Amino acid sequence: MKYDLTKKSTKGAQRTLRAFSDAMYKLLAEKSYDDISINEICKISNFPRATFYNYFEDKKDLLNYCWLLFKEESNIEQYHDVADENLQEYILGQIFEAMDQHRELLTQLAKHNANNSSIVSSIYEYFKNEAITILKQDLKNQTSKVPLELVAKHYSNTILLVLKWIFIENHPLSKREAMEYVDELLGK
Amino acid sequence: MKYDLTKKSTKGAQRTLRAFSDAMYKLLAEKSYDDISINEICKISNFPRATFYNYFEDKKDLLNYCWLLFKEESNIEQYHDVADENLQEYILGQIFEAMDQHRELLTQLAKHNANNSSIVSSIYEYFKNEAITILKQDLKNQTSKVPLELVAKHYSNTILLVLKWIFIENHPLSKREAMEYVDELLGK
DNA sequence: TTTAAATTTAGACATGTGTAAAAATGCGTT
DNA sequence: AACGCATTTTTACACATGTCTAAATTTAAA
Repeated sequence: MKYDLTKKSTKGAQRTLRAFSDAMYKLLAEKSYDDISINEICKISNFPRATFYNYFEDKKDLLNYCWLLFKEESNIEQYHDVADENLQEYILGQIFEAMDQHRELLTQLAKHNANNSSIVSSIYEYFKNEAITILKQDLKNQTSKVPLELVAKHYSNTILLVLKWIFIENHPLSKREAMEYVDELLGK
Repeated sequence: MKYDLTKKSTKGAQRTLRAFSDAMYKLLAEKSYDDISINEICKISNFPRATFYNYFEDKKDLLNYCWLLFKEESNIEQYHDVADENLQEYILGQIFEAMDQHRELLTQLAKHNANNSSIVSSIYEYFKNEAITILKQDLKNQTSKVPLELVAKHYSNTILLVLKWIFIENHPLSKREAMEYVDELLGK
């Protein structure tokens, strides 16, 4: 991302960022990710291409920014208040709700993009990395033969596997059922 | 893949396929996947770009063909002779050996490409799908609350997670240790 | 309000991608 | 050797990507 999100941004910059991400969301609901061109994003958002490249490295960079917005709507970053033994459930719950709120978009996304296209793995990877970061903190005290980082990755993989099953591969399940699936897969 | 691999191919076609995949291997050892252009592949292999497009859809398609060659060197497809209870170990063992034989390439690949770039997930996905296909057959008799397809995916995820840890993230382990990691992660 | 600094914009350029159709080449068969 | 066929190569085209520059515009501070 070329634009520095940490510094406080001007109204103009916020408007621009919003226009680009809105355009991306709009196009994602219409066609496959590969068929979306930067020219098209610029046409819809009414900004010249040079402006796009002032903010983003490339198309993928904008996509990632879209997932960031997506995540910021959830409470996943408030995990510090949660008791350790519930952390996995908390993470699953938060991502579940974020995805549930964008169910429409995800359905379209799955429809237009083959299952393992870069876009599907893009959202999968984005949230998986969020989960790994949080879980790695949590596992610090535990002891096991397998390195903790690997365990954190494994838990996150499993959580995202079930969520992908539900929202991308379209097998509707309740949050409770999702948790039961995860627990069974993790042998708990 | 535009070229039909099932039909018996002419010497010329074999030569061409070989030239393209050799060029890809050569370039993968030198630079990041994103920096490899089809023009470059064609220059090295001494074929015009249109010929490339006679055989492959795009750069990713050639990459996938490279993993196919890679897999065909292993015995993974002889899994029918293996007792069911050993199938997981067998799959892990075969992919372990295939990767071990190409350790050099994988090391370079990890060096030039950021960890979750499309190329790393490309090889990950390729072998994961192989594993899923085999394991889905195997699990047919088992009974569980979680759908079998999901279980097969989970097992494959776990196997590939550990192999990626070893060969891509470069934590040298023996085949035996890899198996112990997988067993522990799967709660066995 | 004025002004200097920072950002945005327009357009050009080099490079890359993918398709289509015509021309050339190789290869087995007669 | 000549024919017919499939494959390979050439050529041309339309469009996308990413970088760069100078001019226009916006912003923040005096």
